Amino acid sequence: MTRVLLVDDDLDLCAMQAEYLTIEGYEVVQAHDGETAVHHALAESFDIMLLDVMLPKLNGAEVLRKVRGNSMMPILMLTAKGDDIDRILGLELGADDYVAKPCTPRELVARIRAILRRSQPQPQGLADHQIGALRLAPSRRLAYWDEQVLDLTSTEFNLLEVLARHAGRAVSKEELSSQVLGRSLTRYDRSIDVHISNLRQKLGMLSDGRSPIQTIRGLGYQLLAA
Amino acid sequence: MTRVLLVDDDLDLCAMQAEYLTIEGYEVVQAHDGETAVHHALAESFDIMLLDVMLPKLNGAEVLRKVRGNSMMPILMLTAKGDDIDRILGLELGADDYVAKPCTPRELVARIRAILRRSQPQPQGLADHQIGALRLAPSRRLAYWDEQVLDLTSTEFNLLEVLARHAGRAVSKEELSSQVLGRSLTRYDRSIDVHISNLRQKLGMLSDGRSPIQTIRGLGYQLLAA
DNA sequence: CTAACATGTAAAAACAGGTAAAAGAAAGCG
DNA sequence: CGCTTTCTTTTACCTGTTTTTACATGTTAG
Repeated sequence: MTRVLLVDDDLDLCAMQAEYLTIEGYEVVQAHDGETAVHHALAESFDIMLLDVMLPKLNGAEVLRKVRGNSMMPILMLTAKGDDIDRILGLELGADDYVAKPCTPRELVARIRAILRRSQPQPQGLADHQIGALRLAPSRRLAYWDEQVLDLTSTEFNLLEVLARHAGRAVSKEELSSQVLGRSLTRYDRSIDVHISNLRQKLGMLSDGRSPIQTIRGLGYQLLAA
Repeated sequence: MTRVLLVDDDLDLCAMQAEYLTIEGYEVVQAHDGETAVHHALAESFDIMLLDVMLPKLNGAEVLRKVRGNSMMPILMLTAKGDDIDRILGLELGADDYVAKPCTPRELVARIRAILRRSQPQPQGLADHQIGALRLAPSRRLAYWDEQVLDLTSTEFNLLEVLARHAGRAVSKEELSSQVLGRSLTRYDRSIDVHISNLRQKLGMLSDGRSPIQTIRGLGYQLLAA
């Protein structure tokens, strides 16, 4: 589970974002002032820190400097506006990225992912797949369409994952059945077809109006590559 | 020669699969318990490891962890059934794929090939073709004529794709049938002819009034090169 | 020239796939 | 436990695709 240290003195906003991040599958610890933040950052292990620039006791830049001195943890700065000065200062001191507040939780999550992807190359089976508007995070078993979390059943997720691993090429129903359902395909088994049908309804359409899952008649299905 | 480390405590099954893999041209080394597996994996160099989850001495997950710590070798897990828990655990620890047992040797080979293909450069099957006014994008399963998307059935697309791969040369009906329909041509089988007929109607004509698909009498068909 | 064969294509028949809905299985809950 | 809810599989019907059939036309060998 990815651990996030969220540092912001705006309690309401902080709680809201923490909640969103939790839903997204992150484990969130909050700190509302600079000293607490530094203390947490050095005492425990986090995968990333989200750091507001304006803070009581120690400001963002100071927190950044202290933490950077002892840890390689990625740090994402939150600045009040598109403030260039803060930004340059932050990057100068070793922040990994910065986001202008206010930002949507979705945007925040996207940025977090980008940083984590950069900083820790993942083993293949776990790596996120991005196929057009579709993103799969097998490690958290979450699927997104246009950054919106999809509400998929377990089987649907597995099915999509197998298709994603072979994106751009056809996968036979035989293989889908054995991979996804753990049994080989029998004569009148329509299960895969039905799951595909349900998946298609949950996924959106491509800009050209086709479904991202194409039928390869007599063979199986194919997820269209980006 | 591709070297495979096959790890399974079922001696009979293991021997059988080893034999099949050998016939397929792989060099197989067997291990029947976790410790031996780890020892082999770290001492020698293999292209891929097939790893059963249930093992004496060290279980699959432990082997996986130890090996992953020191090697980037692809690992294919064999799980008892389509068990999500094993699966997630496996992928979490860095397995590249998993197969539900029991599986046919053929399936196993297919999976091995898929993994090895993934870790190697892109196959050419995904590349776009451009032949005169005709453009094919296999990864998106779209065909264009003069930048207009063609409305082709799945079989028509496949047929066109095979012709495109051999553009400028004749392709026998025999080969078309086996590539496109997945069966060998029988005495009175006119399927390919009919599909060609339909394709010709959907494609336009060349500037000289000929169809881009030419008949090579007594042999098959040919897509005219640009 | 004619018989045997190969191809083009319209139309009929057979089949695979889409999907709503019923039935069955598994998981959550008092 | 039994009840409810959710997920998966089966069933059934419908649609569109593929294959077969049938016949017209063209080609080749003798």
